[in-house]
Amino acid sequence: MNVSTALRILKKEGYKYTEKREDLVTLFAKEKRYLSARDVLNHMQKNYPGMSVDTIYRNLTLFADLDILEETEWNGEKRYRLSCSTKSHHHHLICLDCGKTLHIETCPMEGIPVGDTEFEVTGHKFEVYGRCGECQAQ
Amino acid sequence: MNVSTALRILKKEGYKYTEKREDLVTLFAKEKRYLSARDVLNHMQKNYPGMSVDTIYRNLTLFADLDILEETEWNGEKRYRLSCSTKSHHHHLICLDCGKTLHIETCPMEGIPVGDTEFEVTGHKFEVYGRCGECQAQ
DNA sequence: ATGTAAATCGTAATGATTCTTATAGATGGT
DNA sequence: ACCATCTATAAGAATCATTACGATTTACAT
Repeated sequence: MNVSTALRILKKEGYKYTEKREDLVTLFAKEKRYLSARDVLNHMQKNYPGMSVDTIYRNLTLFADLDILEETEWNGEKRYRLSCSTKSHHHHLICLDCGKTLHIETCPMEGIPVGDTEFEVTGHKFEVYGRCGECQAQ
Repeated sequence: MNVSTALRILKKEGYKYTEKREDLVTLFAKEKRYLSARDVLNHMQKNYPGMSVDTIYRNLTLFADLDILEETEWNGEKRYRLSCSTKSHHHHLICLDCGKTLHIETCPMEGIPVGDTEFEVTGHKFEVYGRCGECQAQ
C-alpha cells in the first residue's frame, strides 16, 4: 500500500480528496508503524493547528474500513498502520513502545481444525508483542 | 481453576476474604465464559444492590493479576473469564456474542522463529473469533 | 474485644471516542 | 469559471468504559 493507491481507493469508493486526507496517508506511509489517534493528532496539528479530533477519528475509521489502514489495540487505545500489502495475509511482531513492526509470514489458522465445531468462524488475531532494538536502548 | 483454588491464592497472597469476592469467583466458575465488567456488575447487583463499580473493576484487575482470571478485549470492553487451568498454555475460539469459548491446544509460537530478530519478545495473543451454535440460532 | 490495614461505597474525574450542528470545501454539470 | 449539491471539517458537547478519591466499614491478627 502506498499513498497513490490509497487515494485511488478513496476516489473509487466515492469519497472526496482533501489535503488533510492525503497528508494523513502520507504520514502513515512515512512512519510505517502503529500510531494512536493521539500520535496522529500531534503530527497533523503541526501543519493544521486547528484540526479537530473528530476529523482524525473519522478518517482513521474510514481508512480502516477501506483496508487502507490496519487496526489493532493495546493499552486501551486503538492503533493504526498502513496496510502492508493488499495481497498476502500476514501477521505482526509489534514493539509496544514505538509501534514498529516485523512481519510474520506464517498464519496459525493453517492447520487449526476449527471447521468441525458448531462455531461459525469470522476472524482471528495473532500478534506477537515485544520491544524493538532501538527502544531497548532507549 | 475453581473457587477454592482461587480463594486459596487470594489468602496466600495476603488479600482478604470477602463474601463479594467469593461470589465474584463463583459467578465466573458457573459461567465459564468471557464476561464484561458490566455483565459482572449486573449479575452482582442482584445480590448486592449497592455494589460499587469500583469494587468490580478493582477485583477484576486483581484477579487477572493473580492469574485467577484471563483477560481479553473486544468491542471496546475488557472481558474476563476464569482461568481454564494453571498448567497448560492454550488459546481460545471465542463467541463474540456470548463470550463462550472452545480451547485451541496448539500454540502458534511453536515454530515461529522470532529469536533471531533484534526484538525482545514479551508476549503474544492468538484468538479465533466467531459465533457459537446457540447464538447462530439466536 | 481491639487496632489496623485493607475493602468497599458513592461519586467525581479521566481519557478515548462519538455525536451534533453550523460552516467550509470538493466535485460534477452548466 | 460559476453554481448546486453533497461531503468534510471544526468546535464543543455528550457518551462510554475505566480509574481515582475521601469517607466509612470490615476482615483478621493480636
